[in-house]
Amino acid sequence: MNLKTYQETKLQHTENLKQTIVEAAAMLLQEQGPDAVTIRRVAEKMECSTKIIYNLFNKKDGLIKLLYLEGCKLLAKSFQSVKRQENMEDYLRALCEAYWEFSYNYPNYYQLMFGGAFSEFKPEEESIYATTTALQQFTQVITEAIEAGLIAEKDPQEVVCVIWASLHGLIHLYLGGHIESLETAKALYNKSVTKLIRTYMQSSTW
Amino acid sequence: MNLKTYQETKLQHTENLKQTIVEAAAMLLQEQGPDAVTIRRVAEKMECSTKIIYNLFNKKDGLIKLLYLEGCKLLAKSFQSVKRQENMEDYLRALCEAYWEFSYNYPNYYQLMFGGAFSEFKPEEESIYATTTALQQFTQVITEAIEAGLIAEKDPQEVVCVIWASLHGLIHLYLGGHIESLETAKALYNKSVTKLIRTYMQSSTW
DNA sequence: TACTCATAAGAAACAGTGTTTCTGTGTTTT
DNA sequence: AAAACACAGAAACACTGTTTCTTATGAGTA
Repeated sequence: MNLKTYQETKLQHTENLKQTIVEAAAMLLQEQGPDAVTIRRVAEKMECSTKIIYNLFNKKDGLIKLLYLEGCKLLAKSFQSVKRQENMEDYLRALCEAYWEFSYNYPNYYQLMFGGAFSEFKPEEESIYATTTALQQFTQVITEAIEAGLIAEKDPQEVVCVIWASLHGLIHLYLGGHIESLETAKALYNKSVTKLIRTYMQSSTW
Repeated sequence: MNLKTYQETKLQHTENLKQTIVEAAAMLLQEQGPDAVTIRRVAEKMECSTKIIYNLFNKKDGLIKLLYLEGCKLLAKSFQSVKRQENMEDYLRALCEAYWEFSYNYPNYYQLMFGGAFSEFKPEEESIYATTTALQQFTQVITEAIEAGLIAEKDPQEVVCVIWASLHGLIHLYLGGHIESLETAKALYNKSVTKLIRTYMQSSTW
């Protein structure tokens, strides 16, 4: 068993502290929305001064970034709870459904990640990478479908992006109050999913 | 010629004043982005106290709403500059192009209207109506295409909404920094437009 | 004409934000 | 033990949206 040096213990300690602070911020985000995520309220929850947070995260967007990464994990989990299916069409549809579910279960995370709730935060390399990783299964099934000749496209990333944007567009218009009701939004979402699958997959069923 | 009463003159005067303030706010929005649109800076530009703005607009979102309506006019203008074409497919594609152009020429208006730049503002009935009006030509061509049997759908509004959301999704992901470059975004946008048209219009060309 | 009186605007204040500075304390190092 | 350093808390700064208080201007009335 390798003993930890002081510096290591300290580093681990600050990592623990960082994690705890992120959790406090995450609670505020989930329970009260993006506007409630202020440095002072997080500090209050942690019963410490704001200085600590600035020492650990530099600026507020440093904290927001960790929340973003946390959101990516949750999104990945949503996708992972989708059972892999033999029929690629059904699988893709299930993944689209999972994406909707994520936005429904974590609307505040969604606003933070893709809704632009924090104008001071722009995803940089690591966040982009985390997003891509979260969308892994999407990319996977599209790639397989292309390889199987089910989708007549060359670049999987391109297909993923177009589909993702379509889904995001509806969710975001809904969250922004541009679509009257949840029911309408969901109906349009389903319709859109069907259309997307029909467009990309020249499957036997159509 | 009907003389105006005192109250009427006064009303007109305050309407003028409101308009001027909105113009000042619009300048700040266009030149420095949503974050620069603060009551104090608008007041500074108008060389008056903040009180006047609160007297005229009640809350900040009252001012934002007028900027939203202003944005709808600009969007409508973008669409109106598209020449009506005989070929509905080409016309629809041109309208999609005009929507992109709007987001390109007025990114700050776009963020205000559809990007959720002001979390305090949610579009209410009048703003929704203005949006629908701005998208008029979209609805028009879709309706005509349905009537002409070119699109096998029943509800034009539904089709418009799905297309709009797809376009919005890409623009918004780009503005939010989730798509690496303008070129990539535009390429995906064009691709998406083609796909949408192919999906909805069972035209002879495909 | 002179005197209320109401309206509206300016200055200042309040409560909140992100962020920094200052200061004291405690710890590490020599 | 003494000197150096790191770090956290309080308070301050520069902003934000919004309200209050006070004052002046101008309309209506005696």
